[in-house]
Amino acid sequence: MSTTPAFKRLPRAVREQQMLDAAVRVFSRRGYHGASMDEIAEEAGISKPMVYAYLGTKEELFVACLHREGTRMMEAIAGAAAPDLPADERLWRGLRAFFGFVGAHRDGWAVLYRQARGEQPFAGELAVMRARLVEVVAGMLDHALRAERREVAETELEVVAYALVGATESLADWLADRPEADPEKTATRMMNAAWLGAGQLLRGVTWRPPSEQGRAPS
Amino acid sequence: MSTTPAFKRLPRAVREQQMLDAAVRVFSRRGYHGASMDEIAEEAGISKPMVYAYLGTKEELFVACLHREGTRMMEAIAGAAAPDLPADERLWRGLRAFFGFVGAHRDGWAVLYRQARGEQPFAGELAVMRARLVEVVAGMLDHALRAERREVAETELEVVAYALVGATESLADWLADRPEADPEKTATRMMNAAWLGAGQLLRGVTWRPPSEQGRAPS
DNA sequence: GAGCATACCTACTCATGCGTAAGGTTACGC
DNA sequence: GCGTAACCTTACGCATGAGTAGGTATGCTC
Repeated sequence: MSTTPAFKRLPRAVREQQMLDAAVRVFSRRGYHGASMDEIAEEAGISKPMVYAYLGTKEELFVACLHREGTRMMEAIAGAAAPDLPADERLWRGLRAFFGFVGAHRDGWAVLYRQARGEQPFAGELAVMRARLVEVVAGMLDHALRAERREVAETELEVVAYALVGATESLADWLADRPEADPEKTATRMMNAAWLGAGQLLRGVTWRPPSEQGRAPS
Repeated sequence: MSTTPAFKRLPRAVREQQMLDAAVRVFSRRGYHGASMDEIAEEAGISKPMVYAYLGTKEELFVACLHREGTRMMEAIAGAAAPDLPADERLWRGLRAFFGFVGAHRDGWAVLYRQARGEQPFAGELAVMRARLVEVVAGMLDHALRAERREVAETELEVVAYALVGATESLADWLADRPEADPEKTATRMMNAAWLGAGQLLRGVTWRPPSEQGRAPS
């Protein structure tokens, strides 16, 4: 009897990963508040105090999930989009990596973005990651601009980058909700919608509101 | 003393609106879970059982907020973008109305979108509104296509519309977080980023991934 | 000015779920 | 073989906040 332990004893590092895996799954299907620490512990095949001992409080646990998934995602993107490529190539590779990642980690994505957005304690945490993404995209645009000897105010760049990131996230949601959808195809569509628009902007083509075409607004 | 009631007695319809106003404010700054019914009642200058008597449970209350704010927003947009205008004009007016609304109801927006997104019970509710928006945008694009005698698969349209809506929401967040930002200017920027991209698509210009330009991928 | 409906309140019950105290069990060094 | 440290458990305390029971004041109608 003494040789058949009911539960395996595992080193800390392994258990931590199991817990994080379980937490991501549970947070993903229940939401942050809907998830209970008991359920996460059960999903991980472990008891609750262990979770507290290793990963801390519920909030800290969620942040840990956020960090792990976020880091993985950023690495996937950064690894694909080498900085010495031309801007459109970089954007394309970045998008492909991004949608590939979301397609492969649909529940991770749900945790990462949909949940964290609304909840105050994590909005800041997420904003940092998001800001890094925006910065990367804005950097690409800026690089392309310099190549064409053009100047654009920094705010303008930021706004375009923001719109691009938002459109991409939106399509990521679209993808995450459709198990049959193809990440590669989605990336192509996004590239079409985004780059052609941004490309026009880069060439100085600008659309103006009708009211400016003659008189001042009342 | 009997002629100085500590609290005014008001007709139901008025109190309901006060409660909804209060609820929107509190949900907006605390989030759905962070908000307590006690705080909402206090903010409305009323006691908790009244809220239950008039608007029902917390979940029902939130849905009521969602509906009111959502309806107002859709009306603002629909009222501005008359269906007999050309597509770019409609899009522009719709965007201007939208950003104007968000700028004027920053907390309503926070309730409406940022919160509802993550929480399971409301995601469906929100998806309906969002779907209506996407439908409207897709309708615009389709209309413009027919005018140019072009055909595009329905899925393609939906995806482009989805990206457009996503980019717009993203800029709305950007706007909501920056009290000094000008809604009108934001709308112009969005129009630039969105329409020039979509406009190219409409003319049949298409970007293709590099690997398709010669050989099949391995 | 009696009666009745509606607006409104104070003060409670009760479930949920986070976080912990105190105690078993296994491996490993010596 | 025996201590010690790490792993892991069961069983609980406790705060929070949703929702309610039951009672009071006010205005309206005849």
